[in-house]
Amino acid sequence: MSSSALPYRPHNHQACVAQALADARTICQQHNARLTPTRERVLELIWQSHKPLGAYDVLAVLAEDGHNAAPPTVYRALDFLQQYGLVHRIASLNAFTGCTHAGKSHNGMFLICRSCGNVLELTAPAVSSALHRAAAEESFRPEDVTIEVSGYCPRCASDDAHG
Amino acid sequence: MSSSALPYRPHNHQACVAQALADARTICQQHNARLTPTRERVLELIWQSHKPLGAYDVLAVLAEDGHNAAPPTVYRALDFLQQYGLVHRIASLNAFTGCTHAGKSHNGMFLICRSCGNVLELTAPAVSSALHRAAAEESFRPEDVTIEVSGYCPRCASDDAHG
DNA sequence: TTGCTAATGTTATAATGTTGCAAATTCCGC
DNA sequence: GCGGAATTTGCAACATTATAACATTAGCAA
Repeated sequence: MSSSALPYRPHNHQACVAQALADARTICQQHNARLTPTRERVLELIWQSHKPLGAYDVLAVLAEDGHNAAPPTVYRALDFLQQYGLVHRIASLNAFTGCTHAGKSHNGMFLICRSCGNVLELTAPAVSSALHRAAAEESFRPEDVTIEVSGYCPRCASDDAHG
Repeated sequence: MSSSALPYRPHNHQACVAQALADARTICQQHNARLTPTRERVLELIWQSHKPLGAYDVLAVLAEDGHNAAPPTVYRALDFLQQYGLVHRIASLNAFTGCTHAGKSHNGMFLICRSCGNVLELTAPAVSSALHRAAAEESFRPEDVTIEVSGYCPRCASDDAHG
């Protein structure tokens, strides 16, 4: 399930989206959850690119669709999609991005390019285990982990020679 | 510089705050930065406890002080304090907490208790290095790292037997 | 003093997220 | 198909968090 193409590498993004939607249908079926038209449309919008989208950005596109939606519509759809691991919220951006590991249990970590805005989600077992060891040393019981790294992706780093 | 007492352990919090303020004065002097009364007061408020405070919480206390402040006053003070590493913003809470490693270069990681709200900042070199290795594998250049772990601190975990 | 810069005050507004309740839709056993 | 329960959506209002723009004041040095 799901593509692993890097967002900043050329890839067939149509296929990327199609795969994400197909995965979503499968996952929802497995959980007896209803991927209603609104929810599916929101997921599709989130997947339009690998740049995280704010809730109000989604809302604006729904409005263009002719869908006269209010904020709760979008937030509810996003809550649903998060619940089934289909999208992630990026706390440092107040925005949402499609999960590229949907269906697999994973401890995501996000590389966010300051220049192009693309986000790469990756699973880093070494980071995760080091983190859990550190928490254990403090007798802390982790329930939810947020790891967001802001910086420059390879393409932007070479283009602009930041830093 | 600065105390390392765990927030959920009993400790002399008066001393904790006093130390933080003293450290702040030193650091600002070293950088020729002005720790004005407003900035110092905001720092003191942030340090009232180890529970992160929202900007509007700070604002409310300033109002009680008789200081008729508006949001920009608080946000500007917080920006200043962040700039000199005296406070951290917790993205997942939209709130601010005193830095317990002020002055030292550090890659903070935050353990946030869902039950009592206390936050423990710790420096975890193993996490940091694993994270940088993972980023390097993607040829990503990190500039800023956010690690926030939500869960239960030892005291609350034993009190309430969550999970 | 004069003039410069940093800091603060003030007003308004933008951006993000939530509550509560009513209406519609869907599911499911009969 | 039918009826009742549960889920989903519509909708209006509101709450919270953050910033923009511009005027004013304080600190400081020539």
